[in-house]
Amino acid sequence: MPTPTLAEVARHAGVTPATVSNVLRGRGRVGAVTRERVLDAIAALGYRPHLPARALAEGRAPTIALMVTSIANPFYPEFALAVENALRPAGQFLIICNTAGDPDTGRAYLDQIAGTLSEGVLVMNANLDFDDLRATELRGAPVVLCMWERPLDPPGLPCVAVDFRLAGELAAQHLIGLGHRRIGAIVGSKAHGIHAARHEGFVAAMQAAGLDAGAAPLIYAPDTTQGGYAAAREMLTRRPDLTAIFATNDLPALGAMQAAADLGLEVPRRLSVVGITDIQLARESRPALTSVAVPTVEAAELAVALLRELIEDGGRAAGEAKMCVTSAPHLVVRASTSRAPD
Amino acid sequence: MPTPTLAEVARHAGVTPATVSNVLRGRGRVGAVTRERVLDAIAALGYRPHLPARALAEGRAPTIALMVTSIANPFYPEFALAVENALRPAGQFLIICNTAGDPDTGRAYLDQIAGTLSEGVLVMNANLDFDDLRATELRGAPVVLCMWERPLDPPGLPCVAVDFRLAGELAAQHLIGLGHRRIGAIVGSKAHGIHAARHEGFVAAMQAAGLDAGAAPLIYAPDTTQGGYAAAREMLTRRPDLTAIFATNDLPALGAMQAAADLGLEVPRRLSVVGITDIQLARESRPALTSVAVPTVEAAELAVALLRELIEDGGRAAGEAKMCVTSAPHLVVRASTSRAPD
DNA sequence: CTGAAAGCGCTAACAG
DNA sequence: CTGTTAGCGCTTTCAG
Repeated sequence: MPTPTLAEVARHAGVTPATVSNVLRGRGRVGAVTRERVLDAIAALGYRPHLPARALAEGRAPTIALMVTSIANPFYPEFALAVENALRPAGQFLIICNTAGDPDTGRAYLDQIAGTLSEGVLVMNANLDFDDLRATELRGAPVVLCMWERPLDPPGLPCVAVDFRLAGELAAQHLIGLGHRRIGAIVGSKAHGIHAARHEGFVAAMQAAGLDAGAAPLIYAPDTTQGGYAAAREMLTRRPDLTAIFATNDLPALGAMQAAADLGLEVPRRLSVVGITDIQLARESRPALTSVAVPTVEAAELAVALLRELIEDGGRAAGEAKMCVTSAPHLVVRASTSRAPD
Repeated sequence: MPTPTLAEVARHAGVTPATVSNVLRGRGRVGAVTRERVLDAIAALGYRPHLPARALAEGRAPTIALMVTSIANPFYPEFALAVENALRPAGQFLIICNTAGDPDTGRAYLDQIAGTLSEGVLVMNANLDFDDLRATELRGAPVVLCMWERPLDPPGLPCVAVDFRLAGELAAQHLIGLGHRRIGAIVGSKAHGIHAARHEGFVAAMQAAGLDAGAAPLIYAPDTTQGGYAAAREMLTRRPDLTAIFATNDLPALGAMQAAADLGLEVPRRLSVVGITDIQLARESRPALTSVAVPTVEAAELAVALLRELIEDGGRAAGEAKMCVTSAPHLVVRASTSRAPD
């Protein structure tokens, strides 16, 4: 018999639905013996609350939506796992929305579930229209950007910021400290794109070291292994004198290592490579990738906490666009970097 | 103003809620001009249906649950993406449930959402208790196992089967065809575990070629890169005469390649390595991994289709445990395998 | 401490 | 063709 209703449990226990509800949620005092009888009935019938009904009655929603370009991008699953772990204690569930980088798909998701099925929306770099996000907020479904890249430059939406400029700086300083002078940069997405802050940090560190960052080769490439591969291949062919490559993300950095291998340039003896994020793959590649680690789990937890806060707040703080900043990124040295050859 | 209700739209259009509902879902004939007015009101107010309310009234649920051990395992995201793509046209959403391989966590999920929030459950290898799954079915929430390993040996639950035995055979035949005779096997999970069929196929091919599969070194290892690394390291140290390694999954195969690199054994010149599944990483590793590709997207689509069928059927076919079989796995030769050294 | 009653937003007969 | 009516399963005042 497919799942009994609250009313059936009540009948079985000889009480009214209201009492069962009270027992279930610990509200309104209930006598000890009545409670026992109710609990027995619940156990005997195998009662389980009907989440949509509860959602309707409470005016809340039992899920949170996570918007990503594609869950198949190796960084997102780690983040999604952390989000789900943070959600579970509160009895909420995670809906994955793959936008494929298409703003229309993103908007369709927001229209369908934000505020109805999902109580709030977590946004990873999913190429969404900020106006759509603001509209979503106004309709009463809080939105949090999960990895804003520039703590000093708030986006006008609630967000968790990671100091990616610092990440770029750390990566560059590491290479410079190893004696590298001729360093190429592979920057994910186009100029002024999502990785601009990382590149700024790189440039700043170069300049601080008295190096001419303007003269350093720079290629904007898709934020994928293949993108990094192609970029590095081109760059290293044109500039065989480079001793190091800085990539704004781990996937392109891994691609760059492959390109080096295919060109017969040994990493790290002949060429050092450094990335940003420190995804699982960075640990597992050979040579293992040196990378600036970003606090993924912390960001996920902050994002969920912030979202929850906005939800509790019930929209009073709408428009305030509170920002949390994670702890700082830090360098993880592995085997893909070493002292510059003479 | 946070999302209007159907009733407000109706008032705005000067009709009753029922009419708006009819317009929305194309049921019950509605006059052209009334329809116009209703559509105008919907657009003007920015109406969006409230999914939980609809679910409650229809007695259906707007989501499907996907149970996995951890979405951070590199194979699952590819599958999850395919599932979500298959779900979207029907207006359903995907809830990710990470069980961490813990049957209790899995049961908790099933208890909470199967049949309430989720209309059905898709199960990847998540270490769930089959009794829990059958109980879930009986409560009216169809369950489909997404990657059953043995088409000839039905699990007693609806499933999509992939001929993994054949996959193991193809992998072995490939190595044998290249002249390899001393081949080590790394099998994910323990004896009689989830990868048993793959190993059987391997053994069968060995025997068919007149090789003594019993003498071939065999290590059961965790189904991870690290597991494959450790296993291969041990195996190659003990048996430096091996010329090839067969792994029942790509992650351990990649780990084996790393172990070979660390031991100074060049792949594929000195050691060939083959895996199963053909995940994205297989393409991206260096050398790129030869692997027996499994039809992931097809499996996802079949699983969704089967689940939908069971849902439409409304439980009449409960207990029938229908099985779909995907098209056959096929070998993808890349750079990690070559002729056996003399 | 427990029950009665109203309503969350939507759908689905059934009348008119 | 459109309106009326009655729920879906649960929560939540408000009385008793």
